[in-house]
Order: sequence, then structure tokens, then C-alpha cells
Amino acid sequence: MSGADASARAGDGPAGASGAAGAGTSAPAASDPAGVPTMFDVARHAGVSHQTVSRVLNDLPGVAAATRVRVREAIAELSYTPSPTARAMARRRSGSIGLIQAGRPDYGPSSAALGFNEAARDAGYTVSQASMRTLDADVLREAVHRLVLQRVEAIVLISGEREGIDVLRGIDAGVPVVAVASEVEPGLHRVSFDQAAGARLATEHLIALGHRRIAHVAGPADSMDAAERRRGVAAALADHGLEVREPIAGDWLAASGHAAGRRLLADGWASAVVVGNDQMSLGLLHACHEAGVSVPGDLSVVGFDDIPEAAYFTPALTTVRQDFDSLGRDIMATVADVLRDEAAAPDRTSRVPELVVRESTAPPRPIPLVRESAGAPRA
Amino acid sequence: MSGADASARAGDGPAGASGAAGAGTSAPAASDPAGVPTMFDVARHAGVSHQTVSRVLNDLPGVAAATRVRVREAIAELSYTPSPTARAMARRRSGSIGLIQAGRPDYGPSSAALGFNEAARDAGYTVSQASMRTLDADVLREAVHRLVLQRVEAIVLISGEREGIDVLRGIDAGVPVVAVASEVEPGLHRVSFDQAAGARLATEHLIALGHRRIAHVAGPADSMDAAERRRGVAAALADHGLEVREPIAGDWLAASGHAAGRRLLADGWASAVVVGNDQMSLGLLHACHEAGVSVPGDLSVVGFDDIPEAAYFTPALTTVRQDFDSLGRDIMATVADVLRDEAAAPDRTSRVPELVVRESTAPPRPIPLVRESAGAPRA
DNA sequence: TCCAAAAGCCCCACCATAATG
DNA sequence: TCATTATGGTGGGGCTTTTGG
Repeated sequence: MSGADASARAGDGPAGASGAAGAGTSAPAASDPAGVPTMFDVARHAGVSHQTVSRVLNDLPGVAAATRVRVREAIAELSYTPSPTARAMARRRSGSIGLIQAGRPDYGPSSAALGFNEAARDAGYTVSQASMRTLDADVLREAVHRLVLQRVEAIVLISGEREGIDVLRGIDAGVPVVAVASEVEPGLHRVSFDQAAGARLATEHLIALGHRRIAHVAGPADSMDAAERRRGVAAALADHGLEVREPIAGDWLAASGHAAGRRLLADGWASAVVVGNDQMSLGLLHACHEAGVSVPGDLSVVGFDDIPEAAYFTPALTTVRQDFDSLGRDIMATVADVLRDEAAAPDRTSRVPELVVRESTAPPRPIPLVRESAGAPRA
Repeated sequence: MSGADASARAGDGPAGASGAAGAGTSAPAASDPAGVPTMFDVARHAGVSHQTVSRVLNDLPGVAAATRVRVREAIAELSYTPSPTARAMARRRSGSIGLIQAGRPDYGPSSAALGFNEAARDAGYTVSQASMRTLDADVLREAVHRLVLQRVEAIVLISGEREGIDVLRGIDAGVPVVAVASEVEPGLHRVSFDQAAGARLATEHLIALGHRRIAHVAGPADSMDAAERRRGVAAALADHGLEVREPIAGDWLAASGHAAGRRLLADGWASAVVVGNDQMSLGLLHACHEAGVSVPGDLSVVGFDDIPEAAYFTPALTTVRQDFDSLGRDIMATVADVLRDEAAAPDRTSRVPELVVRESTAPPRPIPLVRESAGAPRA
């Protein structure tokens, strides 16, 4: 600053200089009282230029230790925080990740979303959510579009339906996409529990108890998890030379489990059943109760998910536990990997759920079904 | 930069170009092939100036109908969408709303969040989520801080705990705060069902059936909903001159309902019970089953919330339905009101939940109930 | 009715320059 | 003199908003 001290009003430092300079693209006026401080406020406060502040903020080299300290102090004193918006503008990235949750807000997806949310926060990301109750291709596409415009750095899809994956794959979002998908899906990054292994666990538990006629109530056809679980059940059955019957398909809701239960009981073949999720298990249990079929006496039931209520079903449900919270964290970990090096990022799909044995499973009764009259209270 | 560029080496790529351009603050070069189109692309395409495009975009007056159409066409053809980031920068507002969901991802809050999300999208807002599994004052404060930095235009809190409200009230976020809160809370905008009215509904249903000794299993002390429901139950009881006993407090989870059920049965006083939510009802039902107490024969049970599984409890649960989806939409409606005129925005707290009568309630033991279960397919 | 031009918004990149060794 | 540092200057980034034709 060539002889700035010559002028009498030298006290106004940088601001005065900027006024004199005239060019004035930089060095905006002092912050208005109410406003949040900007980099320039910090710069003035520390007696440096605004991009020295920037350097300190971004941990770039080329700043003397003393200056660095001074700037940091100024930052602290003004409790300045860089504006995410302006950063996004300049960097052309936002520090945020888009989360699309499509489908009913069931325990699983909601928990996973929450886990992801927390992990994202811990990783310094913001999450921008675009959820929809039902998966519709157009709505989904538009959600992706909106997120892309917001410059999210990655998009996460939590939705068990295959269609969601297909839609995402059909779009070139321009940003990496990480999806919860239990089936192998080329072209995107996947995170998932090993559903087939979980189903196998459930099935083998029943086989070990001595069951030979094991039915399966599956989830909807469009669900990847349902398909994988179905595959796992069939594989376990086949491994043991047991008959594999066509599963009854439900829609994850208790009502469909109830309907499936009635069909199952009318048919009378099975001595045990692996149900696609806990809600359907509840419906099925209800059907058993109505029909006077005792569980596990007459029929063993295994669920899937281990929702918090499962331990209080009547009887307490044996089920396969998925730790959705850690699934959510896995999603974030994968996003982080992908952001670091898209090509080298490994999928996280081998985590195996855990069998939780409670009271709804027991060895098969060697005698034919004896039906007590309906609803007879135990008393 | 005094004439430095006069040198002959103009050909040195981008740097040289930028040097040559000199003044050109406005009118950026044509969009690079891969890039998203900008306002200038649209302007050129439509043969107008960039801020005519802006006017059309923002529905400002002073644009001839024909021009407007032409611009809209150009927008459509280029499938242009304004950059939210740049908009946020220029408008000093972000078009986004912060959503904080604190607590377990239960059906109610998750559904409400989803409904809010969809409503926000429909209203043209983006939602930035900052959720936490457990409500911690510091974490909550930090979440608010982050959202404020992101320039969200409002903050929504979905969390039944009173502490969350207290924390938010203690912060001057600088943006309006809308919270789901069933208790009267000065200083912020509230949305909620009328919990007390819902509880009253449940209680009066039992009274109408002839019950005189009605117990209550309440939610946790810090829950506003729990307190309001408790108030509703007590008020209804008092209105009919019935004894109001101290409720047993649970924590919303099935396990606590189970424990409460055991205490209730050990005590033996009540012929009916209003339970704070459906999950606890499930636990309580489980306890009854274990104790050989028939529901509703020996004890009538009313839940609260009507989670999707409630109809398949054994017996199917009579409960008070809250439409969480519409609660979510109410939240957004309130946010919209508040953004329009903070002072005049009405709270939305008078929506009354609805009683759903199923099989867990009946008159108190006049005769042993003999009920045939619905449609047991006794072929 | 419209355009032109320019000033922000707040930050980051790149380049230039000053102060050191 | 020439590398190194440490620092400052300038130009976007895409949009909204004036001001003045």
C-alpha cells in the first residue's frame, strides 16, 4: 500500500483503500449491523485481505503461522462462518447430499434414513431430502432433477422397489448415486444387508427344529428384498432336499399377512412359515389366533426385520434382525468412498442379518393339527 | 493490469481469453456443452434480454404476453431451471426449510415428516433435514445453527419432547420456528392434533360402555402429547364423577406397556384402560395374554395413534386415529402462513383425532363374552 | 414494453506482486 | 539473481434488482 499513511484519514484502512481504488468489485461495505459477518469483515478485523482469510478457512498453504492465528482469532471473535450458499456457488458443489426416500415410512427405511442423516452430519454434510409416499417414475425423476440443481454431491435412494433403481439408472444425474438395493444392480453403488443370507438363517432355523414343510409368505414382486429373501428361503430348502412351494405374495402390510395366513391355514400343508417381514407376521399371527391354530404349537412363524414391537407380539416373534441404523451409516460411508474415488468405491452388501429366536418357533408337532374352537381364552 | 496483455502471446488458452475479455462482467460465454443452461442461454434463445427472462420466471409485470410466451417456450426447449444456489445468493433466501426430527423414527413422526416433505415440495420448497435419534440440547442447538447458516427460511421441529421446544425458544434463530407441540407454548408457532380431545374420546367411549374404573397408562413425563392425553383422560373421568387414579408412566415402547400391564393386572382395580399409544397397548395386550386375562372380556383397552398394525393386534385394537399425513401438511401450511405474515399466522392445533372402535373394548364383564371371530373359514 | 448496464450476494481460483532468503 | 514464501488483486459463478434509457 504505497504510502497510505500519508493521508490523514489513514485509520480507515482497507475500506478507505477500496473506496479510493474505485474498481470496487471487491471489498463490499461494512456489514450492516443485523447481518451475518462476511469474509471481508473478518479480513478487516484481522488486518489482512479477504483471501488470506479464505486460505486460512480452507487450510491452504502460504499463510504465515502468525497471520493464521490472527485470522482465526478474528473468525472466533466475530463468530463468523462461511456462507454455504456462496461456497456452493463458487465451488460448484454444495456440501450436501440428496436423500430420496420413496415408499411408506416404515420402521426400516425410516431408521436407515435417520442413521444416514446422523452419519452425514458427522461427516460434515448437509442432507436435502426429497421424499415421496409412493414411488412414481415421474415424481422420482423430478426429485432427482431438483436435487441435481441444488448441486448435491451425491444422491441416495432408500426404496426397496426395483422400479426406483431402474428410474435412477435411466437418468444421467451427473452425480454419483448410491442406493439401498439388495439385488445386483450394475451402474450404481449399492448398500444392503444380505437378504438371502438372512432368509436362509430363518429357514435353517426351522429346518433345524425339524420342520419339513416350510411355507413362505413373500413381499411384493417389485421388491428386491422380497426377491432376495425368497431366493434365500428356496435355496435353504433345496439344500436340504425339502419341497419348495410357490410363496404367497403379500405387500408388506399386516392385512396381507392376515390374508396369507388364512390361505396357508386353509391349505394346511405347512408346519412352519417364513414371513417376509414382521408386519405381515403380525397379520398371520392374527389369522392363526382367529382360526384357533396355536403358534408355535401348530405352526412355527419366523418374521423379518425385528421391528421394536416384534418382541411383544403374541407369541413373541422369532425374527431376523436388521440393524437399520448401521445400514444408514453404511450408506454414508459408501457415499464418502464414492466421493473420494468413484471407481474404487466398494459396495457394502455383505452384512448379514441376525436371527433372534423368541417364542413363535418350536419343533413341529408330530400329531395332526387339533383345532380348538376359535378364540377360546386360555383361562 | 495496465496493458500487460498487449504482448503477442494472446494464444495461451483460457487464461489469455479471460485476460482479453477484460470488462465482461455480464454476458458469460455460451454454456459449455455439458453444462446446465443459464438464464443467458434462454435469453439468447428467445431473443430477449436476460432480465426479461428473469421477469417471466418471477411472474413480474411489464412483459408483453407474446414475449412471455416466447420466453416460456425457450425455457421449455432448453429445459432450463434456475439455479437454486444462485437464486439463494441473490435473493438472500434459500427456498428451503429446515426440518429437525428428534427422537425415535416412530410411525407418527416419520409419517408427519413425510407429509411435510411432500407438502413442502408442492409449495416449491426444498427441505434440509437435520435429524437426531435422541434429543440432546447441544446437538439440537447445533442443528439449528447449521440450518440457519444454510439460510433456511423457517425451521420445523418434529419432536414430542418439551425440552426440544425449550431449547428452540432459548435460541434466537432469526427465522420463524414451527413446532409440533400439543401444549400451549408462547413464542413459537404450533401445529398439533388436539390430544386432550382425543383422549377424552377414548375415555368417553369406555364410560359409555359402562366402565367406571378406568386406568391410564401414560407416555413419558417430558412428552407434551402424553401430558395432554393425560389431561384429557382425567377431565373426562372427572366430568362423569369417576375416580381419577395416578397414571402409570411408560416410555412409548411396547416393553413399558408390558410392564404397565403387569402392574395394572396385579392391582386388579381397573376394568378398562386408556393407553398412551398403540405400541404400549401391544405390550399391555401381551401382558394380559400371559396372565390369562381376556381382552376385552376382562379388560377393555384403548390405544392411541392407530398405527397400521393396530388392526391386527390380538384382539384388534380400539384406538384413536391421528392422521399424521395431514399433520405434516398442516405444518407446511403453517410455515407458509408464517412466511407470509409472521404475526398473523394462526396455529393449527384444533384438529381432533378420531376414535376407531375395534375389538379390544366391550362393556365390563356382564356375562362371559362369547364371540365368534370374524369369518374363521371353517370349511 | 422492453433493453442495457451495472451493482450486489459471498466465496474460490488463479495471477501478480512484495517481501524474504 | 533467482527461488521461495506470504500476501493482495481481479474475475467469475448465476441470479435479482435498480437505474436509465
